[in-house]
Parts: sequence; C-alpha cells; structure tokens
Amino acid sequence: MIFPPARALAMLAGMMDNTPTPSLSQRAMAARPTPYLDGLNAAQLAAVETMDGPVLMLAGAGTGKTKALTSRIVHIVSTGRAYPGQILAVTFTNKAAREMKHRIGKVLGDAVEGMPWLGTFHSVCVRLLRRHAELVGLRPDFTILDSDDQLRLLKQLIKAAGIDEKRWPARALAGVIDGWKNRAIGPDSIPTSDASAYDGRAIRLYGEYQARLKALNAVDFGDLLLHMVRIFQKHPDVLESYQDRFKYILVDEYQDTNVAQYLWLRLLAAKHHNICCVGDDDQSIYGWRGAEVGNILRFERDFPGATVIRLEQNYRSTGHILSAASGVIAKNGGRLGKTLWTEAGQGERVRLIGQWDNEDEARWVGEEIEALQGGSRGLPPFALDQMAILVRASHQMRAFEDRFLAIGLPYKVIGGPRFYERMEIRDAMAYFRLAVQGSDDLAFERIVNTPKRGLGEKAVQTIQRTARDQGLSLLDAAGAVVQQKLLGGKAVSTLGALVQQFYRWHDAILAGASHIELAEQILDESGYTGMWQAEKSPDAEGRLENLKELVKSLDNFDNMQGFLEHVALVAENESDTAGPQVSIMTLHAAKGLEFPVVFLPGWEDGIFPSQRALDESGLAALEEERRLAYVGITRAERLAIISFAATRFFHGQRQSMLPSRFIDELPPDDVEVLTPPGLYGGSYGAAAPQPARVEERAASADVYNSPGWQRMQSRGAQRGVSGFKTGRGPIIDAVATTVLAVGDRVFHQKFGYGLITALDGDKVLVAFDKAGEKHLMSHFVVPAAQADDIPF
DNA sequence: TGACGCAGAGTTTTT
DNA sequence: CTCTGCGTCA
Repeated sequence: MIFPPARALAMLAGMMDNTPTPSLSQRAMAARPTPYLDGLNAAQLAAVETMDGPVLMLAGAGTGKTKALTSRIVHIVSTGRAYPGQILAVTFTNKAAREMKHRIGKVLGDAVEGMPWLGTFHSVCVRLLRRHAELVGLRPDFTILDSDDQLRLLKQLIKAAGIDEKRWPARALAGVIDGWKNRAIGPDSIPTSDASAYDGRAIRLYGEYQARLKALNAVDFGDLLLHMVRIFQKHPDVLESYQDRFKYILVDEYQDTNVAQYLWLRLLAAKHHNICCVGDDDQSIYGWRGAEVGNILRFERDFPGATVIRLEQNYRSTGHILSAASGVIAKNGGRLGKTLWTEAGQGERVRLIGQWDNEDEARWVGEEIEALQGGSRGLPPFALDQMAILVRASHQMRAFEDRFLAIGLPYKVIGGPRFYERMEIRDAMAYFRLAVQGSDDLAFERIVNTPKRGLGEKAVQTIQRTARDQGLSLLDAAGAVVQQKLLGGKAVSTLGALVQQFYRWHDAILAGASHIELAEQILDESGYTGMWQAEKSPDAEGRLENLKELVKSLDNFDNMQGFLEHVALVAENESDTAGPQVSIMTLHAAKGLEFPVVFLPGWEDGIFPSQRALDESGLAALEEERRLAYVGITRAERLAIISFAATRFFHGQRQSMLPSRFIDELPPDDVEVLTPPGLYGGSYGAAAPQPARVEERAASADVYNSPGWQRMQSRGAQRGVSGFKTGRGPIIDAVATTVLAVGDRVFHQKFGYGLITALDGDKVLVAFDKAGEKHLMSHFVVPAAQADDIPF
C-alpha cells in the first residue's frame, strides 16, 4: 500500500494551485451562460448561489440534492471563485464520490481531473496523511489495515495480556476502540466514564494497540481521521495551509458524520467558513456506528451566520407515499423539520398486508412481484429490476431467497459479503502485500502457513521471537531463522524456500515486471492456487474463479502498489448483471437508492423496530428505527407495500408477533389494507383455523388501533387464519415428476451442475460445482442427463 | 494436522 | 434453526 511516487507527485501538483486573481477573464467567465443552473428549482438555486459563509442544505429524500451539490461545484468553478483543485468535497462512500465526479465531469469535462480533493473522508485523509505522516510518527508508505487485520491484531494483544477471549471478545474491544476513534479520543484522553469498558482493560489495550500500529507503520480506518485531526490541532501551520488551499468545502450526508469528521471539517472551515453541508436529519440511520445527528442539528450554532436552505420538492415519489412517510417521521422529536411535497399526483396508496408467517409473506411477495410484472390493478407492468425488497436485518432475506429460488424468480442480494472480504481474496492480497512490502508482518502471519507448509505455531513463534530480538520484520526474521538454523531441518528448508520466493518476487517488482504476470506467478509458485485446485469442497471452484477475477482486475492499475492502495480503501461489490433481477437488501443499504416498487416486509415489533431499539429505554434508538422506516418508504417511486407476519420462526421456535408500532403511525388515508389470501383460505390450503390464537392476539392487540390491524383481526377471527401448510400448494407439484436420489448429478437453471448430497421431502441439498451448496425445491433441478435437452 | 462435536449466539456496515 | 468458533480427539 505504497503510494507510487509518480502519482504522489501528480497529486501534489494539484495542491499547488494558487488563488486565481480576480480579473477581466474571471468576470467574463462569470458572465458566461450558465446552462447548469437551468434545471434547478428555487431552493436548489439558492443552495447553489449562496456562495459566502456556511450553508446547510437540508435535502429531504428525493429532492435532488446531488444535483444541487454538483451544480454548486460547477458554479464555483465557472464563476472563477476557485480552481477545481481548491475545492474540498467529501462523501462517505466511493459510490457517492464517483457519482459526483461523473456528474461534474458531464458539465466541466476534463476539469474534474483537476479535482483531487473530491473523495471520501477516508481517501482524502489518506492523501493528507501520506503527506504529513511523520508528524504522527509514521512513514509516508504506511499500510492501511481493514477491520479484519484490526481484529487479528487485537486478538494477539488480548492473548498476550492473558485475557479470556471467550468472556471478552476481541470484537467488543474493537467496538470500544472504534467508538473512541469516532469521537476523536486518543489513548491519553479517555473520559473517566469509559474507563470500565472491556473489563476495565480497554484503555491499556488501546494504548498497546496504537503502539503496535505505529511499530507496524500501519493505521486503521479510524486513525485516518484521528491522525489528521491531531495534526491539524497540533500544527497550526499545516492546518492553515489547508485552510487557505480549500477555498470551498462541501460535505455530503452531513447527518452521518461522526465527531472526528466534524472536528476535521470545523478545523478546515474555521478560517473562511465557506462550508456547505448537505444532509437530512430524518435520514440519520448510522448512529450505532458513531454518526452524530447532533452535528446537523447543531449546524447553525457551530457555524454562526449559516444560511439554511430546505429542499422540499420531491421528484421521486407520488403523494400518498410522501404523505405516509411524513406521517411516520412526524412522530420523532428534535427534528429540523421539512415538509416534502410533489407535483406528481397522489398515486397509489401504500399497501398494507398481514400474513400468517414469514414464509407466507415471502410467498405472497413472490406472487405479487409476478403479478406486477404483468401489470396489475391498472398499473403499468414493472420489470424485475424496478422492484426491491427492503428488510431490517439480513437474516430476513433468507425466506425471500428460498422462495425465489423455488419459483425461479431472478433476484440479487445487494450488500452481501464483499469480494475483497472473501478469504481467498484476502489471502492472495496478503501475498501481494508481502511481496511489495516485506515488512508487512500481518500479511506474513496470514500466509506463512497457507497453504499448509508444515510451518505451525512453533515455527511462527520462533520467527516472532527472532524478529523481536533482532529488530527485524517477520519476513527478514524468517530469513535469519533459516540462516541460523533455529528450526528443524524440514522447517528450515521450506521456510528458506518461501523467504527466497518473496525476495525474488520483490526484486521482480522493483525491476518493473508486469504486475499481472507477477500476480499469477505468485499465486502459482506459492502453491496457493494449487491448494484450492486440490480441494474438493464445493466452493473451491468458485474461489478459483474469484482469484482469476482478482488477477483480471489488476489490469485496471499501473502497478501492484496502486492496486493495493485502491483495494484498501475501495471495497467495491462486483456486479454480475444477467438480466433484470429483483433486489433484496437491508434498509441501510437502500439509503440513496430508489425503485418504482418497494416491498417492506417484516414490520413487526421486535423485528422492526428491532428488539434492541425497544430495549433501550431512551428514545434515541426508537427514533433511529423510525428514520429507517422513513428511509424505507421514501425509496418508493410508485408503490410501497408494507407487510407483517403474525408468527415467525425465531430461534427454531414459532413465535407470535405484533405488527410494528410504525404501522399505526401511518396516516390511514394514505394506506390501503389488502386482504391476505391466506385469511380466506385462498390459493394455498383450506382454512385450518386457530381461533384460540387469533382471539388471544386480537385481545392483546388493543393498542393497535390501526384500521389495518383491526380489519385484519376481525377478518381473521371470522374466517380463520390458515395454519401450517399441510401440503404444498398448486404452484409446486406440476413439474416434480422426476425421481431423484442422493449422489445424482443434476442441473439447475441458475446454478448449473451439481451433485445431490441430501434429500428431504420435496427439498434437496445440492452441492453445485460453482455455486456451492444450496437448499432447493426438488422440481427445480433435473437430472444432468436430461439437462442437455433443455435449451438455454 | 484435520475432522468432528459442542456451546453460544443470533441488527444495521462503510472505509 | 443455522452459523461460527473453539476445543478435543484420533
């Protein structure tokens, strides 16, 4: 993760720009036509043209804030108030940064290339910190550890301190430390109220952890901000140079900033106050990871004389959807307050439906999606990629995945495990890291015995001891161990070979060898590829595919160093788009997205709002959940469909659920209550009444006076709720004529070929060659021999 | 060193 | 119930 000098120089060049002198040309520029202002409404225009002093742009969902933000940047540049290199624009995600770059590029053309300071908080801080690393005792080529590395490091420290990791998990410590870093608290300034954290040992371990990071010449994500805040605080000259350089500061998603980010921004803006923060207090949903809604609520106090501009015209959703969302969010206290409105018509009311359990819910959603594809109830047809299912917690996705697999409905899960977090990718990356930088001890530890080389704990300990005693990196210490024959003959020879390989690869990098070929060579010669080739587990092939993918992606970079730098900060999800698919994701992942049709399942107390939020006596957590509901509803353009289940499998047990309290906060006029087919003994199974349960629930549900629930209750009691499904419905049986057995080779439309490993009624467990193991309805696989007859 | 078994947990997640 | 991580045993 070294910055290639050439690039670093190019970046510095971007920082060296001087202020443009006000001049004829500047005035001429300002007089040019401003087509980028044409499409803006009054509020957006105000947000763009209010140039001097602090500006808070309160941008409700779907009100065109990115448009306003990018126009503002374009305006600053076009009027000659600053060069692109003098604008600091920070976002939270790479995606948002890319989007902004793209949009600005459309107007300004190549000038975006000169915007080196448009990026995420973290990427901007990396750039700054590389420049000033020595001020916090680091070298400019410091390594950036991700959370996985961080955890491994902490585990080592915990072990060394003789702490029982069972009782005091490393994750908890990581949480505490991250919490401190989020609040810009260093090891020396822990508030007394936090002293008892992690069995009272967190403070000490935090100090050790920071020392260890420094020794490794490494930082974690939190450090990027923390170090920069410290540098700005302790070195006024450095701070001032950036205060002068960044003539305009723009911040996206300000409601998500944590204390460290807030301090960082405030320091940078302290001189000229030209800071424009965009955000929406109603969409603050990251409090649990350190975001401070208070930052946006306090803006006017923090930045006296601030202009507050509200973007309230919504271009995304129809009236009923906005009104429903507004009704819910209105129950929150301490808001800055906005009233969304639209010129679009009222549209469809928000649909509400209750189901017996989450499987029924998933089944119903599947049927509804299929109906909507064909155009239902006077609505135009919606394609699969126009529909999304937003859940509170990722485990809720499962029911939908199972169901959609069974009926062959194409779907994709957004925000699952990321490519760069997969084991094989991280292993490969460790090889690359160590080849680039021999002092990367964490990388060494990761791969020294992967694949298995017979270099177990004993060998690693010897190497570590040698490293400590002689002040060497682990890789060099390993070399010393070999030379001094501190291990058995076999270990010495394998270790020697390994060390030699790394020295050779490192030399190849220095000699400017093709990084792609070298990557292949490393994975090959190290035996890493061979390890997976030899493994016969079902997912080995997938892992090899991923490795190929990794090597392929190297093509986008000039050299290995550039690639490693990129990966450390940019965790992109690879997207394989094979035709339109329904999206399934968490509500959190949905922020910033929009879909014509949005399903919001699982609106039950305990699920949503989550039990955790309900347990907390304070209102804060519940209000954050409510904001999540607001985010969910406002993702919908045309149709929002909320559903809940009466029962749900919890820890293997069926449990009764109450509808979410948020359901009762929906304005009745904006809601249409659907009659669940199950309650009429509709498409699946005759009514298997459970009167006792229904009565009981009706009685206990007095609090829930929503028209929806009352209606549901009375209907349910009248007609009886369909209970456990005794037989599979009509959808299932049509095709399932083939007899399957364990060991059969089968084919699946989506997953390809595989081997049946277990049978369970009408379900099969199949180990697919490429897709791993899956539970499936048996009629969706066919014997492999027959597959050739099926045209795809 | 690997396989198996058991205990324990079981929001949300970017960088 | 289902996944993870750890410890034990062969």
